[in-house]
Amino acid sequence: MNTMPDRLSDTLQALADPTRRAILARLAMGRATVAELAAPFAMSGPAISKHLKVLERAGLIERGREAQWRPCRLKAAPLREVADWLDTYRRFWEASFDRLDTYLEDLQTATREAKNVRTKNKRRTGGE
Amino acid sequence: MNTMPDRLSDTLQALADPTRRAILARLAMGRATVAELAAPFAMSGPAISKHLKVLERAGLIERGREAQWRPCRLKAAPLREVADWLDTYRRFWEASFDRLDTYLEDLQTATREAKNVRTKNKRRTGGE
DNA sequence: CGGTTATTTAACTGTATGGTTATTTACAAC
DNA sequence: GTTGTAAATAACCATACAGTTAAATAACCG
Repeated sequence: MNTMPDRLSDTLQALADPTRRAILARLAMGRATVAELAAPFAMSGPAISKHLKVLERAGLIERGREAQWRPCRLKAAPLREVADWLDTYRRFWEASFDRLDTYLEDLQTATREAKNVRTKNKRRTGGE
Repeated sequence: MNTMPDRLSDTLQALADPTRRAILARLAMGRATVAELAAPFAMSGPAISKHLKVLERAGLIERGREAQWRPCRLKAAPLREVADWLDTYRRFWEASFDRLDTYLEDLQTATREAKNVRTKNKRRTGGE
């Protein structure tokens, strides 16, 4: 993973941890202190600090500074980037009946191809 | 991360690698052999095999078996799960003007709160 | 200033990850 | 059976990651 051009990987990596997703869910309800964010988890303060650092580095949160407090706030832009990327695959889960037709068609093709193979017709079957 | 109930983490983790995302992009155009999937990358066969294993474990692909071939095919259900989860945050990036208003409001509130702190009113400022 | 609260940083640990080379397994052709 | 191709598995390595405790830093208060 290289640094600048791969925000998507950083975001997805940050989201891949359940603790960090839970932190985002809490921040979706409004900003919160580190202690508040830590409360639901049986883990140490530094562990929470590390999670927040990952989220901050990915641009998913920003950490404020008010006296000794470090209130955190959700930033949604990286989530949008993930959603936009996912949208390039939307046709695959929305055209589910189309996929079934294609599957059956491939099944018939595979049956015919199996016959051809038996007649010594060497062919690479991996391609579309 | 525990096993059964955390498919979302497995999926996001699998997607967090650029090589694996490129593999999915290729499979979006149709199923492909392992060699075809490996072609764009300067990496060894076993490395590709490992990536495919991660994708398979996350349910993002299925690996067929035809003679010595192992044609891979995209499975979109986990992507849909991620998209559905992301949708719970959609209001944050679609109501961007609302967020700006809230930000300005918070700024005024913070200004008033700073005054209160100067008058020795100890208060936790992290909450909403 | 000493004591307290809030949080971060440092150092450490065990496990996972993304890669490698070597080897094995699965299949086809002769 | 031998030889060849396709792919997976085994063993290894360096780095990353998610956690810990100890210590340090930042701020407040009497």
